[in-house]
Amino acid sequence: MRWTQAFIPTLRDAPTDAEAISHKLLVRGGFIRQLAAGSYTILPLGMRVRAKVAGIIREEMNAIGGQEILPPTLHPAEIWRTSGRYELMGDNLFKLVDRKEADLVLGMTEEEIFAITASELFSYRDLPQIWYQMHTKFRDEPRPKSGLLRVREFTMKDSYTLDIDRAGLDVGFEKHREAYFRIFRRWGLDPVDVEASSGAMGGKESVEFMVRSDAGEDWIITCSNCGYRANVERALSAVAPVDDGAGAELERFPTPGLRTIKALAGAHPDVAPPDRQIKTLVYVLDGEPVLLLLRGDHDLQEQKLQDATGAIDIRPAEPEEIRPLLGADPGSLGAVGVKGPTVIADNALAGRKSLVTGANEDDWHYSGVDVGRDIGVGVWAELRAVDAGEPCSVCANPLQRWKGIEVGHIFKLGTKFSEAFGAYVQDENGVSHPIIMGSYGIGVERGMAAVVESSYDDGGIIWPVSVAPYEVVITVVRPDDGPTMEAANRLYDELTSSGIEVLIDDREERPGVKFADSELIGIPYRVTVGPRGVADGSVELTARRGMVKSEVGLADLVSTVKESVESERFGAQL
RNA sequence: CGGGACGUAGCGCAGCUUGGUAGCGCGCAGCGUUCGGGACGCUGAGGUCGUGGGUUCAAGUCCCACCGUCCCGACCA
Repeated sequence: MRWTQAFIPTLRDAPTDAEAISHKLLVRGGFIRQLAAGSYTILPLGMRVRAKVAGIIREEMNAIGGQEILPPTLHPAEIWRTSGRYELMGDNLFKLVDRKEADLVLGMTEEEIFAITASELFSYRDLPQIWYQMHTKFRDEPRPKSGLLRVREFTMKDSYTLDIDRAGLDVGFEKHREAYFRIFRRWGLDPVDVEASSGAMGGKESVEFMVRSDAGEDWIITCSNCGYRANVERALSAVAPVDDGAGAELERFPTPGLRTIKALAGAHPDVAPPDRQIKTLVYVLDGEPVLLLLRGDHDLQEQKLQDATGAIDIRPAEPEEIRPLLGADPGSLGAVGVKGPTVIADNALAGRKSLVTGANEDDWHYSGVDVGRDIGVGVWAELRAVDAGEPCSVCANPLQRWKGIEVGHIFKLGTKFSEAFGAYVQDENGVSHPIIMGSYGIGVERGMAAVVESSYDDGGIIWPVSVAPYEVVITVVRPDDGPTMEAANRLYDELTSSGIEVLIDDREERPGVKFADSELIGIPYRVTVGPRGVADGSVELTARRGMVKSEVGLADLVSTVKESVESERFGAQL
């Protein structure tokens, strides 16, 4: 491609209020333009990267036996009602009405369609299957942000495994885990697979692929000793036991003005250190108020609450809701003697006694609380947020915590969708079974952004050859100089005909501009052709990563470049 | 949805406090000089000041409403 004929609108100024570096660099480099919140036009350079990112996904999906289909994105709302996800997905689902007043939705994922398609299978002999699709998904995100990392319309590769039994599902799941590692490494990423919460997707077991980055929105807990790794939404840690002594009688005592765990601990250091208090939170789950109990020095992890209760809509109760319910304001709340709302207690409170908690009367607390004796706990659950430094639940080593970008998520779905849509097969004994499904997603544009987040320098993006929009850029220092332009054209033809993707910068610009642009858009190799070098038969070859420069003879250039590019084209190996 | 900020030329911004002829840098077009690390001179094109209403002799500027975008919190590839 000749730069003078290409549409590469680079900018010197980046959006200043945007946070994510990938957003700034992709905009400045002319890869994308924002149309609205969470909506982007992908420009020619961006399309070339996207095609390679998607191509690697296809290669690896096909390598594990995946077959691609193309389901529609516009769905009758009916099928989402059938699966129950019409309500479950809430406002995140785009809903519309057609001219016949029929309800439609725009797909967020395609479990329904794949289950319907799978209902054409009748025999265990047809299984296992791996089917996938890669196109547009719509999500009415409450808050699109960070450029391509979180948008409302994006391309997702989602695949689905269909199996007769759990063992088959496990095989398909592990095939995907390995394929995903290969895909992300070929993109140039260093992914970590972590235990995750399945959230609204349903299913039991799920694993997320995380790339370490400050632009990430997830917190990951890892143990450097035993390798334990999990999203904070699910992570566990060991809780050091607290000595509660022999136990005591329940007793009310005045606590004027003491409304926080910290204040109470400060005023009564012997009776009420934070780990001897009960933190009482009031939440509203699908419209029903509940009391949540945690150890005083522990914090709630809301996703764990959702996983434990299956509630769809979760929010903290407002003070105006709390007072009529319990008779006191936050700061003096407790669950002792509470009858109405369900009490959900964190496992760390099990068996604890001689604790302090609010008495549901402003400025009064109880001491001597024995959880088993004094509180009617309805549900015991894992609710506590794990923090860095806590001991690993496996090996007791202090845990680390870091931020990551979720580039992929794989789920063991089970039979929810196959049962809903009648996707059953008969086993060798003629008995019908619902097909066991797994579902596996990769965000294509998010993947592009993740590559940028993990590969850039002061000059701009550094694309790995495997996903670069062009493999080589020829920077013609003086396109107006006859011999120079001729030499550059010759190299362009030779490189192109040997199968290398070349962009030739033939613009009448000053060299500094062209150097800066080539670095900004991140082409892995630059060949600088100028009168000075051409006169003595050489050009300069620069590797974008590290800006490593070398002089190469004109005669050797093609073979040298070819060797480097071809060795990196596949991307990093597993 | 809650909280905060911002909408002025393609991009980045000033002007608003104190109402009175719409500005700067980059980019863009033409000519010339330059050109192996974001050149310079001259000339020029380009604006419903987010939208609607109000106050006023007069609104980019003051008031109200709406729309949009970004950032911080609850969702996900």
